Amino acid sequence: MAMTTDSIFYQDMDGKPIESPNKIKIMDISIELFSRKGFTGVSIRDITKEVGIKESSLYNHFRSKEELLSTIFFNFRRSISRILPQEDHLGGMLQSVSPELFLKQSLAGLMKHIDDPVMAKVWRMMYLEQYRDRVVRDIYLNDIVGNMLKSLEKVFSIWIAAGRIQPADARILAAEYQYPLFAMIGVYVLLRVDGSSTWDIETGMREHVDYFVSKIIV
Amino acid sequence: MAMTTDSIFYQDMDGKPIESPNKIKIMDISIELFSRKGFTGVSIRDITKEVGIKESSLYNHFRSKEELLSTIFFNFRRSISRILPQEDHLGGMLQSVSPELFLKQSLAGLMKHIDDPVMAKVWRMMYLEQYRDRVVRDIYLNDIVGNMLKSLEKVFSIWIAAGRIQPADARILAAEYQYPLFAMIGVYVLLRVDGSSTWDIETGMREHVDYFVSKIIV
DNA sequence: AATGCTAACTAACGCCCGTTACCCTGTCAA
DNA sequence: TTGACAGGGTAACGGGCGTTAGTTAGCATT
Repeated sequence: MAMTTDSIFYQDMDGKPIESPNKIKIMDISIELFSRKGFTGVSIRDITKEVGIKESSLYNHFRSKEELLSTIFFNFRRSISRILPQEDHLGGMLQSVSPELFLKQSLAGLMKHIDDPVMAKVWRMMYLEQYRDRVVRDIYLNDIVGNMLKSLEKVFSIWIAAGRIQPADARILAAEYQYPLFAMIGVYVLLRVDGSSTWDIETGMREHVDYFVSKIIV
Repeated sequence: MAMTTDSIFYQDMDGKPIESPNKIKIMDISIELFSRKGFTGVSIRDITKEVGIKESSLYNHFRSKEELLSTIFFNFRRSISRILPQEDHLGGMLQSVSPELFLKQSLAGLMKHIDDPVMAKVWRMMYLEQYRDRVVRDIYLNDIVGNMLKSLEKVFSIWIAAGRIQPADARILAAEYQYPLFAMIGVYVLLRVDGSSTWDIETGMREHVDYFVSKIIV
């Protein structure tokens, strides 16, 4: 099996950067395997065989299989929080670019996150473990769906107040804009499991932004 | 654990109706357990203990754990195919009701399927096993996403030709209408895992239909 | 030179896994 | 009355599971 060496800046759950090469390798390979077979479908032996160490050695790095999973999602959470527009910068950014450009740049930022070879797999894990694991469910519902909708609602209400788009309920606009993208991201991530072409769904995302913008501009 | 006795008309994969009470019980309980812990997270012993038979007796009904899973999705597929509007009835139905009413009725039909206590769990299983199982992936991408988009595209193009809605690309309209619903259904199904309130997301679905209709009527 | 720490190792624990071979009992058609 | 058969049961197979105890080699600090 191919090995991922494109490793991200992983951190331990206490905030310390993870530097030990084998510990990084454990993370990379766990993400790869969990994303394809699910947490319960992968054994410690599967992981350590791939890493090239004995199973007992894994326990020098992680207290349990659960802690390994938590560490992966801890890093995902950190990483996701960076792609949301920060409230305090919002005012300036919104004045300098058009709504259309802003939305297209946001989409590009999101796609960049999903296209990262490691993060793509963690997105897959998130969709996969949601139903089994309450923490993962919360990450999706709060950190992703909830936060994105809230921050977009803010954006739309600013535009409405400034008369840059048609008056409407900002909360509904945020939902209309974002929910299709969530569904399309799901399909996109799914297609990539088999390495199928994602051209159609990527086009769909761009068409959605265009359609949406055409309906809200003054 | 609560037992589901509200069982559907199950069929074997060769089309024969499943009538043996314990075989129905195995299906119901498997669906319950698989939907909460995933296929690999549930053992034959978990299932048979709940049914009240020995594990060897399960093999009087199913050749393997895999066949049990396949039978569940075989029945899901059958059930899903019934909620899509049939092409041949389409013409008559579209003339007699307004676009708004038609869309609201379609949504109600879909929600009824998801609200069925058994089918709700299989929807959850589908989202859960998608990444592990190619067949499930195909059910979602083709039977659900693909078919619904195709049939909606047909509907919109008929309306456009009849001048009942504003001219537009029917394919894009279908996507704009349906994708948000897919995402919202995902959230809806997820919320039901914990028994959380689904009021917000159900409202969101209705608001989406209203918003969408308001943007397409002539 | 001695110390402590990191991270590898061997070996094993007790338990759970899917599945099978075989047996027993009740029902119902011939 | 007999015989097939559906659907229960017992017992066990070989193997995989997560995890732990104890050991050891290499390295940096004192």
